[in-house]
Amino acid sequence: MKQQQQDVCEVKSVDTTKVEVVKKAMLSDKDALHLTEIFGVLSDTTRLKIIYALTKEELCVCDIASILGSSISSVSHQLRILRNMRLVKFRKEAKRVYYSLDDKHINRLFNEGLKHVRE
Amino acid sequence: MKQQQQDVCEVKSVDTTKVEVVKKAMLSDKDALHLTEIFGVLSDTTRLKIIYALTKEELCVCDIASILGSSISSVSHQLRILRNMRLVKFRKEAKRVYYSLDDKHINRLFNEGLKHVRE
DNA sequence: AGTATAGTTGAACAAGTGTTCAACTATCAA
DNA sequence: TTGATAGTTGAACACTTGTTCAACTATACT
Repeated sequence: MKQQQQDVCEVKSVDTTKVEVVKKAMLSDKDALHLTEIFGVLSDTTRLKIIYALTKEELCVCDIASILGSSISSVSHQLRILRNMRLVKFRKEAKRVYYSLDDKHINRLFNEGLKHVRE
Repeated sequence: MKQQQQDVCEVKSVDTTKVEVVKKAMLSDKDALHLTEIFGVLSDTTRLKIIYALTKEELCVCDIASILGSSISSVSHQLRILRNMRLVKFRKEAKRVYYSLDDKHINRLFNEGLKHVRE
């Protein structure tokens, strides 16, 4: 006497055909997760500014830190995240490590974001 | 005897001219914050799926919850965030509240993200 | 009035995140 | 070898964030 006319999920839907159509078109969990990851990278000011800086120039860690006014350690931690996501690449030169962008799409994503901000 | 040749910031920069050029071109804190906000909205699977669903159809809260397999409360909380950021609009019809997208750019941002995911 | 449905909201909680600090590796110079 | 510079990394910490739960408003129906 608990389930009368609920369908599949606990939540009762109003327009079941509409729901089914959208449900079928819905993103896969894998794609959704992948998308949130890429947007998540851009949702922190330190990382955003690092990426922005690297669209202008190849830079070493301490130059990036100097530009952002952040600590070397903080920048390095964030660069590791960007490295793991294969958004940046690096090369070692003597004691220095130079980073540059390694992603075709990130620039366009960034610019679409800017368009949004600047209406 | 502590400061020898450091410039402005505590972190010593290597190529000062490069640093200055990039620094001048750097995003304002306001723009950077605005950007992280918009990307931040897209960095959660619940919100991402809500937005994606609303690109297909105008939907009421319980239909969205049904599509996502989330609770009404959770969806409502996230819709408030989207409302506050003026990304969605809503209309009341009897007991129901129908939501739809209210942003020109969000779709393009989303699609740029998808391109990235799908290489 | 009383009941049911649709949705909102605040508090509480667990989980995730960014920075700092200190310890560490690696390269170079004296 | 000793010391300095450039950068990485793990642990600890404070802070943020998403979900759940319960209480609440509002509309509709009987």
